[in-house]
Amino acid sequence: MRRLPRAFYARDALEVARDLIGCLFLFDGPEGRVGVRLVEVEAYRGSIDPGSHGYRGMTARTTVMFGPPGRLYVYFTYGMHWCANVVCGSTGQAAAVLLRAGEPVEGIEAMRARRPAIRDDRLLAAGPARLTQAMGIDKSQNGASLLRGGVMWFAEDELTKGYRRAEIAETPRIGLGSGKGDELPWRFVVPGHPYASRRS
DNA sequence: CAGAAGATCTGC
DNA sequence: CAGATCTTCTGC
Repeated sequence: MRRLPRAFYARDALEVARDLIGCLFLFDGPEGRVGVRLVEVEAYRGSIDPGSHGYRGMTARTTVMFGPPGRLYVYFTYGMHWCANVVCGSTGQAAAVLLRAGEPVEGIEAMRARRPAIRDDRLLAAGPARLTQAMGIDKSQNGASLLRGGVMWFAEDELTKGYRRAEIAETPRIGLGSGKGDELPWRFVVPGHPYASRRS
């Protein structure tokens, strides 16, 4: 298992998003290590993307997105949910990849404990806010470094290649209003994967 | 300063 | 299918 280096993130969000499919997202948190294998992500491309939080320039909320690649951007939405992104591209671009779904592979018991109402493991991290809930991610992880020395990181292992060689579907992004780039095929998902947020 | 929308999830 | 729930941004 190899931690992804800074250069991995310092590329266009579309490339980073595609290559994150099949990678592990790990967090050495207060209750031990938790981790998922990513099966669904979306690219957000800053000033050229009306769906991006960074489209109209930097605000207090989006400071991290405009910073250097290789950090986590966490935001709050709908009055109760946290969503996590990987900052990519170059400093000042506000490019990011939203983590939409993964298959739990480390610390599954801890994830079940955080989501006691969920009976089916397939739903533990099948959605951007479900994923953060399962992994215990909130505001306090905003800006966390994913690079060497940090407690959160992405990694590739012997299975990752297989996901990259297999078909990866490209579909419109979920939950965007019209005129926000809702027709752009910037969502990447393993087709029909049982741990994705919905059928593809 | 008020109003509206929001990269969603759950339970009925 | 509607309700929860509150931050963030925009427009006046």
